[in-house]
Amino acid sequence: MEKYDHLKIEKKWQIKWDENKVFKSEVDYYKPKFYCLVMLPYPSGNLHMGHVRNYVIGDVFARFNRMIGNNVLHPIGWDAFGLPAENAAIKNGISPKEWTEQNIANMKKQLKMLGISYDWSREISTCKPEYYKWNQWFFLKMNEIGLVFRKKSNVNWCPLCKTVLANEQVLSGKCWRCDSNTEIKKLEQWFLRITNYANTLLEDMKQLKNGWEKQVLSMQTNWIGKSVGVNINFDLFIKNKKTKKKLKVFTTRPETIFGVTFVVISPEHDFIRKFKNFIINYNEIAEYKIRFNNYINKNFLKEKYGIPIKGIEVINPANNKKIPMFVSSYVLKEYGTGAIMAVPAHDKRDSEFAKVYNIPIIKVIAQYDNETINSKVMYECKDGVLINSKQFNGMDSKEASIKITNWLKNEGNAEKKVNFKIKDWLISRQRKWGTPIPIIYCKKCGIVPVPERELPLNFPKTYDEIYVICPNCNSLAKRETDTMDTFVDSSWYYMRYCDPNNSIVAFDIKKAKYWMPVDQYIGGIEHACMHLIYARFWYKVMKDLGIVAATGKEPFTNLLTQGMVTLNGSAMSKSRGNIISPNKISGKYGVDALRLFILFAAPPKKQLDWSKQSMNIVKGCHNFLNRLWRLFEIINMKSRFSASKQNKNEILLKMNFTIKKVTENLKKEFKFNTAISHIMELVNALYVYKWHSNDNGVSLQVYKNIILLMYPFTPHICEELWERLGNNNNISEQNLWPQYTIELLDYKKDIIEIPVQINGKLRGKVLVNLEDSEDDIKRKIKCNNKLLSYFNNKKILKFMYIKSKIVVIVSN
RNA sequence: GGGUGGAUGGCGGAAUUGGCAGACGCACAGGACUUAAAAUCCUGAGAUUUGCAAAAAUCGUGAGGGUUCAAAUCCCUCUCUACCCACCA
Repeated sequence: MEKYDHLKIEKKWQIKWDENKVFKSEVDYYKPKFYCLVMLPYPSGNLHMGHVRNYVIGDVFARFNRMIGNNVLHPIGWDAFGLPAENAAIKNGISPKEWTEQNIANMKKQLKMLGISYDWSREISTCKPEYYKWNQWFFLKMNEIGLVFRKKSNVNWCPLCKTVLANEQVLSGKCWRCDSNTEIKKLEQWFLRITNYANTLLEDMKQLKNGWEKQVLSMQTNWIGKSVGVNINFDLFIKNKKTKKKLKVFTTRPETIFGVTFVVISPEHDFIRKFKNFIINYNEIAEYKIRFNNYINKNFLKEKYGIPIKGIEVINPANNKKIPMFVSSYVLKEYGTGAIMAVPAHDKRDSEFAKVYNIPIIKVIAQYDNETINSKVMYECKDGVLINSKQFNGMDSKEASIKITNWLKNEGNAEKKVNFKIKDWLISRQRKWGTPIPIIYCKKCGIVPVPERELPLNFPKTYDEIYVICPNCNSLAKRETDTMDTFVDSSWYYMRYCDPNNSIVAFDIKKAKYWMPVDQYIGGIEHACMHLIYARFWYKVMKDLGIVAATGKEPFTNLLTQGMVTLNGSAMSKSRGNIISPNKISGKYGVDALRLFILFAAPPKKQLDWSKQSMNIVKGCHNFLNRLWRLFEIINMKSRFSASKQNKNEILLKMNFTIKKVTENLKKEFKFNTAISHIMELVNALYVYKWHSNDNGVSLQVYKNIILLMYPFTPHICEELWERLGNNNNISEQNLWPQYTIELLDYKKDIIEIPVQINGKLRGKVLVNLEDSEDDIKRKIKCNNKLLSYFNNKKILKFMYIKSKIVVIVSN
């Protein structure tokens, strides 16, 4: 037999799949559907190992599901708008469009070389007018239902990318794309009202409990940040007089009200402007505010430093005591009411502040375990029993929370309030290579949306094209020059895949109903609080617009977040120059070996570090495929020995067990690494069996199943061997997933070796017949001098035989 | 400060969910084949101690305690570590 020529085989099958459009999918109501989606790539130029991991995992799902008879949709496309194209355009003197198209062509070639089973007829590219037209259409629709608004506010600005960013796109104070420190700017920008959906986004996560990882769910829960509390009014005390004017604060711990010894407002709070005339040190506060607005480094924010407001005090509604007011940057304007009641005894931040200004600290909650008040427990806000709280003394803090809220409410000083941390989605970007925002600014009519019939609205090519005619009054007006966040593109692309060439609507409702929701989504965890929140939001909006007919509230039923591929522990990136090229590896050892490596080297969720050893593992994977290849010839050879019936049953048992395990690993556990090792074991066992057997029928049966089981992982070599076995159907086009026979799984050897545990320690083994009783086994053990020596002359307190598993003896 | 994970040989990682820890693979060592190398095939191996050997004993899943005949797995305390969020009241 010829040698395993991976280059030839891989090319042969890739051409065959491509020419015969094997993976093209159509709506078919007679077949169960399976929508397998991978996060669409940004066309940066070259595939890296992270892409390979993502897409190979996706391919395993797709191929496996075809084999078990599902109608699989496995599409791919390009997240083609974005800043790198603009930078490359300046650098290389070509247009962003050209640069992007070149990259797409190159990466498409690379994806085909990986043998991923995409339906290429559904390929989309978000920078094409046919696609981004619908971004604009969605914008107009959202505008109609009040989800679009323009607001001047403090926004995050990336000085390197020269654009604003959404809250989600600032990671620890740095730009998600270029890692530079972001700044705060006050600008008027376009927002989408994602906060309208905050509660729905949170509630609907209950439906994702089984299909999404806990980690992602908890990250989103945190990000949405629901907190239930109370708004409490504090009366203002101005010029030695109690007034009817009030300051509203938000708290989640109303039971600590008796411990409030001061209040703090944000430097940006409207209060300052409103009560300017009563604030004696207004100038000092205004100065502080300017410093706050101009701050560059965030350390200023971390300081527990503020300014006392002179001339105004507030009255604690619980005890009518007069307490001071402060301005400090540690109170955020955007959250709650922009003002807090400070309880220094039970809040670390408040206590730090109180120490600076010598404000009294009153403890109002005593912990249950009657500990003394020391510095450690001092500032914690644990549950306990109330003290120093008048009529509420002795009450449990949970109960007190309700009672105090009601008490304050009856006095007209409180109302229940729920707050969220999530902020509205800022979608304006000061970039050219993006979807133009379809808005016109007219001097007469104000802000006017571009009429739907004029979509797509293309980029202005010259400066003059910024000037347009107002659709309302026909006078000269200006276009919006900002573009949309590219996350808009990826918020609904999974719908477009269902009907990618539709020029009349964004997608056909019926087609989308057939395919949606996505059955398996695969991508990186870095999108947990970006794309995966935006996409869920968009889906809910589409439902509200009445264009989603699929059942269920969520777009992605199951989510697998694959771990990063790193080099020496850090992420591979162009700038670090530490990129391992998949092409080089596949050229030397084959695409199938590369695929096998990436699936076998680590479980999919775990980080996969490329080390010096990794190339050896690729080589090992190649060797294994070689071993599989040679087995083709060996199973037809004659052995000098003949196998016993038992040997035959054992190999069949092993085969059935392997089928069962691999099916489970693929279907619900996502354990590709152990699936592969089970198949390796079966291959090893088949080699051994062949040494002792002439029963080619059994060998062939096992071998065929091995090839079918391997197919989702290494499709090229499996198709080739399948063909060489004389089959005239391709695995790719059939429902050939092997079934196991339950009767064979029940097969047990007549005589098995059972471990014997004496007084908690493993002391030896005993040969046991399947039908042996406890007494039989006891007799056998007593005949074994070694085992007997451990409990001879002692009283047996317990003798236990757990069938086919273990014998337990306890003696005194 | 909050959240979610993780810690098993030289390495990547297994463990039927409480029942022989270290499957499978890499690296390593020995052997067969070969003029030689590669490839291939076979064999070995957690650590320590005893023994010429066959073998045996002890220890062993981050640390310490507990439950149990039996714990990598369950409970308590702690340490380290990764990721995400973070002055969110």
